[in-house]
Amino acid sequence: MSVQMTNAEIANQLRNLGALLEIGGEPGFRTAAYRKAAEQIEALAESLSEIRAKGELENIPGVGKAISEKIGSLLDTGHMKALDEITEKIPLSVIELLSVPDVGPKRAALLFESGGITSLVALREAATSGALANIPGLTEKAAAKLTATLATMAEPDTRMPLPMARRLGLDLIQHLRAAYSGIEKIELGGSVRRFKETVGDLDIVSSGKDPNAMVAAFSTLPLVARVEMLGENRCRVQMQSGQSADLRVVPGEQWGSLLHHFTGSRLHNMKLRERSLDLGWSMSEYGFRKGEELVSFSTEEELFAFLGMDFIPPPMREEAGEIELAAKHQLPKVVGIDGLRGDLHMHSTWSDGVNSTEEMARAAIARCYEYICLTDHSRGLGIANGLDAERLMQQRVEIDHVNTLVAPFRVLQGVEVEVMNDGSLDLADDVLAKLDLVIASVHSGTRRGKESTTMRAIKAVQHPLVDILAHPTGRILGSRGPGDFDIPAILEAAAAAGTAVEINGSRVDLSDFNTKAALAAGCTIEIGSDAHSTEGLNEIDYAIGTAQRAWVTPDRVLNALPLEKMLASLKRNRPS
DNA sequence: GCCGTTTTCGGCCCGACTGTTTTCAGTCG
Repeated sequence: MSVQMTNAEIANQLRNLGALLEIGGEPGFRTAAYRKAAEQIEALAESLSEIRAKGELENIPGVGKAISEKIGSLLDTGHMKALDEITEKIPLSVIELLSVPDVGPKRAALLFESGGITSLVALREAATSGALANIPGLTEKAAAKLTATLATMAEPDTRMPLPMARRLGLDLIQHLRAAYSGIEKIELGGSVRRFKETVGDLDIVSSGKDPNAMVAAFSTLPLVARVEMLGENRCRVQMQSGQSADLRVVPGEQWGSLLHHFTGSRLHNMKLRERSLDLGWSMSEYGFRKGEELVSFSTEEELFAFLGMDFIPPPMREEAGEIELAAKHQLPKVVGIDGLRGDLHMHSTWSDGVNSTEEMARAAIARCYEYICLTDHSRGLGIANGLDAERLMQQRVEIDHVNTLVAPFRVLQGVEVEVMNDGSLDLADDVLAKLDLVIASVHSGTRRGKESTTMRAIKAVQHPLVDILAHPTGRILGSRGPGDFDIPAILEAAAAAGTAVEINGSRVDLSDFNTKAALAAGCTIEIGSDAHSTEGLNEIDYAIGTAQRAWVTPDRVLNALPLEKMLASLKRNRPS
């Protein structure tokens, strides 16, 4: 028996089947069903083989009898008959043509059937040799445009990591503000606003009195390399950096409708529009239409209220059951930034941070926190000017002093202690016992085999003086892949020991997927910025976004508790 | 191919841009 296919691989096969059928001329509704099912499968937190073992494949939205049988066949044999059959007529590589802008199923079919083009490489060759112009059904102008598109096309399927996309988008907004003064509201929409880990292109939503003027200013920004599309109130450009960005502008009274529309997800929007139709209204980015009547809203809150639903936070808009629950007013109230009482993971000038204890405290007060915990590095992490027992005592004196200045706000003393190669900690127990809270981190040697790396993390979470396991996977989204950790085993050990696991804002370490797994395992969640400066406290946004994607409620979050209750809940303070 | 507190059959989201199609198909977000 071959190695069992992953959810992503199965989703990919279903997507391929849908695409090939569509190129082959199959009606859209049938082929869209495969794509829908694929998108749902990609978002699952459980493997298809486990779901199948429970006989629950058809409970997945978009999966019915036919697709569940195909999934079964893929799990058992690695193949499905329908795909094998269609690829005899249309090679799999023809799907590559769909990655070219302005090439959809119809044009891909034309290129393949009339031009004999079977791949992206073949298409590029045909463009270079001039063979495109000879394809019957493709006009001279269309061939020329296609050739130009191929020359400037970014690599297919290059999605940006979220932090990079968000920085790029905010930068673009800043440039637009400098170039055009008539902006009323402006925000990043799309998958950035939903805090999806990777982002395809940037969506900017805006309101202003003169959409035309704003679009014109946008299309001529120096950051823009090429205008892909230009309309009355919209514009799509390719930036110098290679990524694409869309701008949409509406009058302020339609802001809520547009923001919702451009936040997505696509499937969420489709489902919500179906629900709207049931209520007799056709829903679009401009509002709700019934005959001549158009009802618009300036906020998303009003939009959801009009449909008789709870407000759905953007990260939850993935068509994963949130619409049905919101309609029944049973949507879980997920943790938000206003639900956090404090931030428990940050660094100061005592180790590798750039701001002092008092500066961090004042910045946290400005954010309406009630407490913070300084968790500077222990000495074992050589690069970071880590603390030993002696310097921790000095730091305690300073923290006590700062607390007299900022009361009733409280600065706690913690440490981010290094987990050594044998799983022991970098500081002695009597030192750790004097602190308010201890975070353990496996920083180095995380690629030396799953067994030893996992053993170190498990020993750490089982240590009676470790309260939180920081960044459990070792990943830094966009720059470093995860270490060799057996995450399910670590989560189980953390839950059993009563040690919280962290969603780390700076690293975006724990994915929405792993956060769901942590909840299912019974773990307490800590949401931390891992700030190394006062500005770094903002990185908490990424952790909150991830928590909301995983539907984390405040009752599962350590630092959603007021100070005394938070401290009392730490396992070091619990009667054993 | 999926789906149903109006449907187990007959629907399936909406609007805009592009091109050469004088009324719409294809593509996209």
